[in-house]
Amino acid sequence: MTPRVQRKQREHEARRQEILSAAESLFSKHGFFKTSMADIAINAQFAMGTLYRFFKNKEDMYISLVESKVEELERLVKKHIAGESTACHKIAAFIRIKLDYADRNRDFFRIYVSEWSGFEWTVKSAFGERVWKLYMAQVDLVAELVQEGIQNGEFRDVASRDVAFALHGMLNSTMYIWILQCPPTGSLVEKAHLIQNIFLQGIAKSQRDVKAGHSAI
Amino acid sequence: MTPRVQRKQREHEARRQEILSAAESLFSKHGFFKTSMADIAINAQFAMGTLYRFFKNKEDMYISLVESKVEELERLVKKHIAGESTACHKIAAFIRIKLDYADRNRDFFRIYVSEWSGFEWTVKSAFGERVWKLYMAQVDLVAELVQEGIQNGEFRDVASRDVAFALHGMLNSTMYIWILQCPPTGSLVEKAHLIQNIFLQGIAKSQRDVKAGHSAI
DNA sequence: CCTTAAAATGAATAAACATTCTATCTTCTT
DNA sequence: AAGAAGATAGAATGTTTATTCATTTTAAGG
Repeated sequence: MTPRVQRKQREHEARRQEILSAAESLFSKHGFFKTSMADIAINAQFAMGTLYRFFKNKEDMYISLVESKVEELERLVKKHIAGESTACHKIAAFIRIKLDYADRNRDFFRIYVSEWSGFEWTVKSAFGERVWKLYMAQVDLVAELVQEGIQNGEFRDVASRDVAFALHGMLNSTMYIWILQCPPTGSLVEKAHLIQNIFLQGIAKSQRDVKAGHSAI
Repeated sequence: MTPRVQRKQREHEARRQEILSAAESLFSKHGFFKTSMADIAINAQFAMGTLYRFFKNKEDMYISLVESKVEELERLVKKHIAGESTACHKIAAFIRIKLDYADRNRDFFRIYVSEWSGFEWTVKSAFGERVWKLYMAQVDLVAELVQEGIQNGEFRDVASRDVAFALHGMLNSTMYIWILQCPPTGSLVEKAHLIQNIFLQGIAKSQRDVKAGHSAI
């Protein structure tokens, strides 16, 4: 590949990113359906037709956006977890990384949270499938960490998958309120300790059992 | 008010419910934007024009639906919590009731979960505001229970509001995976114990502090 | 049974918007 | 510098769909 072609590709990629960046901002503000291609074109400073040279259609653009960010997050998570020793520390790291990433990608996470528990049509569509798999990979990752912790006696014997989902829920809702605040008060990572404590103490080997759960309905 | 008029009102209300019921089923399957008024009309066995005698517009219909169900849930929750003594038991009851209600209102909760962390536009619009307030009332309720528990020594000193959000997140994500399963495996209430245990042990007065949270980023 | 008011109908309307298409402009090659 | 190849533009297209409205149907009261 000639240097000339390389530069072409770089420039193409740069333009693509500019479009995605404009789209991110708009999707995050108005959601998928309330954002029009015309809006995106204006914001990205391209003509409408041009957008279609970069993305097959609106949905493709949306999914590309989500996918690339989720993949980046996944890489980050994996990298940082590798450095920790116990399951406890790994999960704590996971929580920290994810909140920190949300902290630095506010617009994207507004989309992410909507996406996560929102769009039926996405889960169904061929594209959505791709994103869905990435989410599940993250849940599975946590589930495995929990399993690891159970095996070496850090945690009591809980249903690892259910527990992994619960953790994701806690993180999502925590990110959600933070995102809704405008302007944001403080940083999101500050909440990491709270989530870590609740979760890790919540599944730790318990001295006394929690009895409240046994009252009749 | 004459008996005649009363019957009229009853019938009107019944028709309204039929429309809402059709709408619920469709919104839950396809989401707000992918459900057309024509679809709803056909499913409810009314003409399109008729829908507008019951609801100002599509959004009004949607919000009415969510609002009525959330209000029903709120009443249920309050009723059952009143019967419990400790904060611990009250929160356990809250978890149980909510999961049980979701169990029996699958279609609605598919909408509810999307709604909760989904629609920016809803939060902004005048109608959405109404629903949003109901959600917040629920969060506040839990926050107060947590506060109560802190004061009488059941829980350690946590940020009650943040913790309340975390609980809602856990419940939402738990409901979410259950809702996505088709057909649903088992009942959702079965998960109540798990959530109760994680959460209550998670915020309980701890013997040893969880140290994992303190490693550097 | 006839009148009148209310309720229901569904075709017509109009706006929104994703996508396409052709003309125009850049950039590269020779 | 000419012209080919590719990129960009933005107006035009066609579809979808919420909402309206003129008309018909239903039901109540006298």
